[in-house]
Amino acid sequence: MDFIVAATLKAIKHLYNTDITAGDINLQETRKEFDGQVTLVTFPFTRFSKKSPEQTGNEVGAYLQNELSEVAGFNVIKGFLNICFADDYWLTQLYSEILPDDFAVFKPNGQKVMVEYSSPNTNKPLHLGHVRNNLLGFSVAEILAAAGYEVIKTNLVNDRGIHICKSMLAWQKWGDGETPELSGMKGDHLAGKYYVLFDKEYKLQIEALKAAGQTEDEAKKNAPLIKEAQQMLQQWEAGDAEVKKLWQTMNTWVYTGFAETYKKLGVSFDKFYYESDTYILGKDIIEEGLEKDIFFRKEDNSVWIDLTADGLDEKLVLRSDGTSVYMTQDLGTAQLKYNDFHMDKSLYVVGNEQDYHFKVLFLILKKLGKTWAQGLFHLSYGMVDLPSGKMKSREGTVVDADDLMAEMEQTAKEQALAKGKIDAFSEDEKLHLYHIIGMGALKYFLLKVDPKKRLLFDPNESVELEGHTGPFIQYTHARIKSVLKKAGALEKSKATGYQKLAGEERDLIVALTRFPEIIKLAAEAYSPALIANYIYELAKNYNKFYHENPILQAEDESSKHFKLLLSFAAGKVISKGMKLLGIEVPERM
RNA sequence: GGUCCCAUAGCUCAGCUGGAUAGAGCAACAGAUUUCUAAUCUGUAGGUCAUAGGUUCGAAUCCUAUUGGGAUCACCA
Repeated sequence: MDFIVAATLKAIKHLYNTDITAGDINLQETRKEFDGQVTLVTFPFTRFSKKSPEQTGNEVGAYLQNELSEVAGFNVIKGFLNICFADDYWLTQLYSEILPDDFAVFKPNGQKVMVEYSSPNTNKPLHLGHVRNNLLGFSVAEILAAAGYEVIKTNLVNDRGIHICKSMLAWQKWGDGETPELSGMKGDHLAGKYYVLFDKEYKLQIEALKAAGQTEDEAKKNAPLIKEAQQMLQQWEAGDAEVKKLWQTMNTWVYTGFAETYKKLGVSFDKFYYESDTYILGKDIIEEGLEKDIFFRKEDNSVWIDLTADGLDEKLVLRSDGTSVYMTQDLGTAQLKYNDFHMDKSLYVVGNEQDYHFKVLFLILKKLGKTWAQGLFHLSYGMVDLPSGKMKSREGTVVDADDLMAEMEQTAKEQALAKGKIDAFSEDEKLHLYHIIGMGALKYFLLKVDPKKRLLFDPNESVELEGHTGPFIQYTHARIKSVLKKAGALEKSKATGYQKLAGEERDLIVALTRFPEIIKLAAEAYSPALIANYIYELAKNYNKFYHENPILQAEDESSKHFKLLLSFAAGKVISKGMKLLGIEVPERM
């Protein structure tokens, strides 16, 4: 639509002898109830036209129609100039923009972006909160790649620490040699089982100590189990062979489990970082900060930064015993990542509970003069809550990722069987269909909402498969494929006689032309929700067109071939758009 | 208490840098299948955009305050 902007600038210059910039021009989609496809808001022009909004609109409209062959007509309602483009213009858009293979393919922009997401703890299986994180991270990476970035997907695995020791200790005490092989339990679930068990026994000990007269805080510190876990962590850090061996064994179980979950989720990573490697990093940066007088040392030898001038607090960056805290590690890891890849941008897909941490992290790096810190961004998303409140792994009140995916597939299966349309499918095709529909419903459900909003998930209400959902869009795609299959080969030459568009056809082409712009917006906003909502609108447009316009029984050959090409284009954009969300689309369902 | 985020139909959500009578889906009700997939389509009903001020020709959108919800302010990660 750039040419309309350019022509409007000329019109304003010609009619009112005023120079304005493109930013002063307010173009929007024409609302359905009015004639036209693009609307120019004329209120801002009245300042220098010295005429009513209506009159200004009429003058600009007449000028545009006169100057541009693409403009077939216009109407003015109040301060809104609705511009109608010639059908010929939309046909050209379809044939020379949308249908070619390079539609919505962005050239490489020469920029490199890292997306860190998932970042699980290796003491328990993934839950619904992780699912949101994974889908968001993967989708944003896809969108950025589509927008021309070189993308590196990373996973910073939190594989050490007291929480891991809790699982290890519980297994050692009560596991009786249980393994994934012996129990048939997925490795991550097995580790999680002992994490929960630890917490249960720990709580019993706390209660016992409280009954013996200790305060809550004392009891928490003095419980034998927590002391043992802490001791184990020290042994781990000291490199104790037996502890390391157990750690490695259990982590391997967990990784095998995660790999399976990631595969089902359809997410992947280019590079793994392990906290067991990175937790000692960052001390160089502390030295650097001390030299630059950005950090200061307190009497007890701990190192701090004073951020009160920036409206934040004093923050500890190194413990008095010289060991790292979370911030120390993250400073070091940020530097490590940059050294490894020299990326222009780096996204951290992490929940909004860590907003403050990242604010501080980025600020410190900027204060240290790291120019690359300008490219750091915390992609913060809202928590997933249950009606009963927050999910807590150690209390077992979580919606497990594997269970949830299995339930979604089951729901998809029941629905598909009830519809009775897949009897002719092979068993493999059926299973694949249940998977992509179940996952499509789940992914769409989680991605269609603005990432920063918190999400309420009711496990008792199954995720919808009708209406504004993934399966609705998948269904639209399957329907398009079905028509195309029945029609045989697409022949563009046979469609050229078709010149006059039906309203639904024009609306559909208009919607299709917006795809590249939507990708760009989604990449700038890091928001899969924009893609999700766009594809939904597009699918609705198609379904309307489909209902009102017979395709295979069209009035003549050119009409039929045009409608087939239009269907093909819609199918292509739906499929590409869904791929950006990490959602597969079926050929039939 | 300080800081940050959120508040739109009964429910779940759109609403881009301010623009026309605030839009979808679900749930409710009424319709559409001799015809390309009814996981679809059409219609009815449902709103003081949390509240109060302010800026503007124009505010759900921007500013301020208030209310409600959430997060965070650890020598945990």
